[in-house]
Amino acid sequence: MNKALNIQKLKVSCSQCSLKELCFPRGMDATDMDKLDEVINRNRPIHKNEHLYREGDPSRAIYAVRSGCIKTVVESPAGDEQIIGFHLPGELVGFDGFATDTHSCTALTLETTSVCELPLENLEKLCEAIPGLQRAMRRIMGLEVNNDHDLLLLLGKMSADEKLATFLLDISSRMRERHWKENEFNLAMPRQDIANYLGLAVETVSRLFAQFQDNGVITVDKRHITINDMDALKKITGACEHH
Amino acid sequence: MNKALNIQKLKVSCSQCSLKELCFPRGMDATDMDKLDEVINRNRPIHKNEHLYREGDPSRAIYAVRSGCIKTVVESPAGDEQIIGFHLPGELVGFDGFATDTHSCTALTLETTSVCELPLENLEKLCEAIPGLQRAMRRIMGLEVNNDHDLLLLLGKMSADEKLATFLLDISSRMRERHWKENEFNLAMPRQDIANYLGLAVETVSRLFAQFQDNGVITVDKRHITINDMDALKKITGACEHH
DNA sequence: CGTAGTGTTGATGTACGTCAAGTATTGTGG
DNA sequence: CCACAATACTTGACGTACATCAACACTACG
Repeated sequence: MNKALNIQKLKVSCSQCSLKELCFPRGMDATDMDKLDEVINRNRPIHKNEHLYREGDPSRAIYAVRSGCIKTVVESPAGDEQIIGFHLPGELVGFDGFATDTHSCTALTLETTSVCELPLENLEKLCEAIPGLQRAMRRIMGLEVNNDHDLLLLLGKMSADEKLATFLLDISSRMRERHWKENEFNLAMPRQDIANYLGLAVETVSRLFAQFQDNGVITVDKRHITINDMDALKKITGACEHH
Repeated sequence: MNKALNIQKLKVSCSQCSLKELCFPRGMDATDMDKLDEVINRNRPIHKNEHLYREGDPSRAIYAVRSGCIKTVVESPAGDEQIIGFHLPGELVGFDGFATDTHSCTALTLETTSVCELPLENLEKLCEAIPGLQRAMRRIMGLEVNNDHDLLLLLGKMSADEKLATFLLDISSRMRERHWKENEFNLAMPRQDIANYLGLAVETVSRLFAQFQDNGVITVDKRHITINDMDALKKITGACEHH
């Protein structure tokens, strides 16, 4: 038990966390990092399909994914759900609670996941103490907004194959940011979730995976994806020329 | 010239602006409002179809709409555009520049429009001076995020008629917030822009307006909309019962 | 070794886009 | 004030990208 705690402690300091430059990209020196470190809670890992928070819950913290994967979901009055994001290690979730102090979407794990929790009250004080953090927070929220904009474009204007190609390229570039392989990775989410996220039917996603594989663009083995021809993928998204 | 300046000055103080509780909902007292007032620039009205800023422009300010209407647009690598928001008086635009200090979308007017400009450098200083403003900013960005989430749900999961009904109800409720008529208003945007925003073809939007009118739910006279049966509209969105 | 979760593949249907034509409405220059 | 475009909107006929329905295969797990 004591030993387990030590291991936990060993794993968690922000200043030595391999993800630190992802969580807070800029403007933080070592002493700032230590201050941040003090206010962060690390809880035990969360099991697959458990909720981090639900729509309507009071907003008490933001969360940094350390390992695993989290999806965020909004629900319509009619009762159907739209996945609005998949969150990989080093990414933050919980900004949806800033407007009303109540979460406007639901966050749950796709696999066993561990997160760092930053209680909002501490964060607020800390922001006053560290001007750089203030700006970092704004920047991160801005990224959130930009992400949503990209997804709006995808849902509103793209065809099915453009959607899937864009999705794969997005995952790939986030893998690269994390210094993992950009052309070979495992998808944490089932086809159903990909389909929901892209505004498609599962069958369509399945067929497109098959089609991309037939064309030699990617190799698919269950959830293990290998990108064989990055340029071909980009061409599918229409990124080549204007008109 | 001097006289014009006086008129301008008369019109513009935040503390007597009828929109103040819309721009900054809470946590600001009279003296705070005066401080805010000092850093705001008011420019002359912008003509129809002029750009407030373009994708890629350096982000220097956020803007509050005083009169008129502004649309924000993102562009895909393939070259097509998605309208991501219409902004009515009392609403703010420009948060898309927070992530990279560069605007990630384009803002342009749908009609002659006047805006208040809040330069970011002043705003930043002001935020340190007024803790309430800090929180207000966060809140407003959070609302922005929530808005985007609603649109994601709309684009990803709704049928054409659900989309248009949702759109009309959204406009209606924003009219009410502004203490204008909630069941009778003019749309500032052409059908083409509504269609783009909702991820539909113009013809579909036109047909749906006709259909809603035939069913007696609304009355359409060009861009003048009268909502005759609010409940019927809500029913179309599926807001009645779960399952 | 069943039962449930996940993924694939084929046959069929349909909501909506596309194409085309026509009618207001608005703006522009003589 | 009148041509005249140009823009905005509507309506109908037709096509298609994708959803839906259905059946089946594979893995996991009690």
